[in-house]
Amino acid sequence: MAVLSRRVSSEEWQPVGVAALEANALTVVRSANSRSVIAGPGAGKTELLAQRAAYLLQTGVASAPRRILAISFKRDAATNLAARVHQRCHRNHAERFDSMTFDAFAKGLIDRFGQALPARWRPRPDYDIIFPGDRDYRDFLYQQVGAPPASVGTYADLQAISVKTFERRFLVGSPLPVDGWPHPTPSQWAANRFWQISLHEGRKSVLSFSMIGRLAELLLRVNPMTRNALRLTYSHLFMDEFQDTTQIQYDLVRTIFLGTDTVVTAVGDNKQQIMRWAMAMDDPFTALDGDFGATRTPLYNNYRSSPELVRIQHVLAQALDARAVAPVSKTVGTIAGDSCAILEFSTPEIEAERLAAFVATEMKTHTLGPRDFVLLARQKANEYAAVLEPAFVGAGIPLRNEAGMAGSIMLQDLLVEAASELTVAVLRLAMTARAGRHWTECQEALITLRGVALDDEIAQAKLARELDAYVFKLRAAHPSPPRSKTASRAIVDDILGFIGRERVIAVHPAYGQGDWLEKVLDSAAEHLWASSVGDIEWVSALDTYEGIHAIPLMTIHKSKGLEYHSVIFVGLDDGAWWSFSNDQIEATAGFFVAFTRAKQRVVFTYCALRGTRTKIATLYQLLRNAGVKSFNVA
DNA sequence: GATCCGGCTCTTTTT
DNA sequence: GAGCCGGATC
Repeated sequence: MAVLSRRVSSEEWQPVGVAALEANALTVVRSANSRSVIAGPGAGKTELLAQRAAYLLQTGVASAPRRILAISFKRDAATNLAARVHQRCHRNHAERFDSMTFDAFAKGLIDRFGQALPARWRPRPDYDIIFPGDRDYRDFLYQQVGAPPASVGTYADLQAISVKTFERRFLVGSPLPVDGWPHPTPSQWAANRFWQISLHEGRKSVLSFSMIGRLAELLLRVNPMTRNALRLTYSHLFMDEFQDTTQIQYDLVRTIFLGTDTVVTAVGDNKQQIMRWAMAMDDPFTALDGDFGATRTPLYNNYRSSPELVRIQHVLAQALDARAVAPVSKTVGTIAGDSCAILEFSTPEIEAERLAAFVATEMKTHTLGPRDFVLLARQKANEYAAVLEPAFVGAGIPLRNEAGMAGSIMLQDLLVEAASELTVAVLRLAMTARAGRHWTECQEALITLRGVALDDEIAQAKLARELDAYVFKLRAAHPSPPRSKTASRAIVDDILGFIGRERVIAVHPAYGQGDWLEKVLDSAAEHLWASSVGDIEWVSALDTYEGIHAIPLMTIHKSKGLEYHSVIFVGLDDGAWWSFSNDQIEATAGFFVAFTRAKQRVVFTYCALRGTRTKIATLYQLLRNAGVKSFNVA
């Protein structure tokens, strides 16, 4: 891949590392104006942002010292986008690309400038982060809040506040008033009490990320100097998964960048909006178009799914948006029979057995691995796992419940934790015969962690010798995987000790917060031990740890942004979709997300023992309209 | 201690 | 809308 360090002219510039982009995508990549890009699944939204970054950096449209700020919702999306830009751009260009999550961005502002907040809103420099649930707000409203002054209202007024809406409507519902609420309603009085207790009354301040977002917005509203510095720093702003933007995030962006020359590019898909119940805005795209004068630019290609699946997807899409335009599939179908089917089973046990046999056969006929398939559930993945796992294991396919717990952390989250990745990398290097790839990975990680300069060859050679000596010692000390939790924990601690605990904390600030590092290490040890059961070799234990030979099982929400050759959705019934009638649009969007993870095939299963299917009749009707057939299997 | 009931939880990201 | 938990009641 051509990685240019020199500047190219705008006319000369070509997309990097892809065959072609559709016309609208190229328009957005080269656009001098703000754009809101609405594009369906598989349209290459992240790729579009990566190409636009390459264009802006390589042509000097975003010229030093100005930078590009890319804000994502999830950590993996932020990491993924940064990796793609680094792949396509010379180091000198890529270093002017800042990719981070909304929360990391807001927290960074509070950590650097938070002491400039007015006293009423100023957290202690050293604060704790909390993840409050309904229970915390309930405890606050029913016990902690105290009695309001007579001028505000009565205790009964406070009791009337709904726990469900207290946070979203009153605590963080609107931008914070610099001088507090002059004539508070009972709800505002309670919100103010919560803020003051959180900021000032404990030994440390305790803040949630939604509170940090609101404080960051206030900070920039009252500090023009800081705000201007950000405006000057960033010539371009990218926002990924924009359909999930919350009002808090949008207000922060608006306070910083509204009315400036910063060019905004937002990408997302209204039809995949499945986070509305978690405070996502109703229609952030229309707000962006109005406030920032962004030009709405749709994409029409689908690079993920077969023509047949794209045809069915469009039937679902029209139920979510009557004006949806049919996308064009750019891939080839490889399935001989039906690309989509509904399979009906008499019992969950038979269902599990048949599905396992089906996957085993498909792996052979299409030469696929277990990771080309996914088992999706609407909710309670654990309950489905309990029935499915024995059947799949019986068919020789390990099943991995991504939502299962390793200690106190969900498996899926543990595996992307830096401390877990480092541990595995070192163990792979120590315990694998041909470990070239792992050696490079460890060496590069150590260079970053120890802060060794990239051109300091002497220091690098010394580090390499240290690494070799360490893994030699580690291999000798642990010829086989751990047989107890204690042994497992000792290995994890030993590796962290070699890497340097304080260096890991310095590079990954999250580990300095509370007991998060301890939790990650405990979970890693727990999972390593669980992966070592039976008389197995290190390589198998590490493969199990990473789940590389297992079929994943997860909820729809977890599957967002991922793709698989075949999707098997288990349990298309009223029980799993109990919330269907509360919010049909959101539920149908969830159904759409599940369906659109597939490249070639989608299988839905139904079992009468789990529930009826009258409430979600419209979902079945949509599939029937698209020509999807049901089969009574057993 | 058994039973009944009301209320909560389901789907979740983030250092 | 089912299943679970805690508190109240017998």
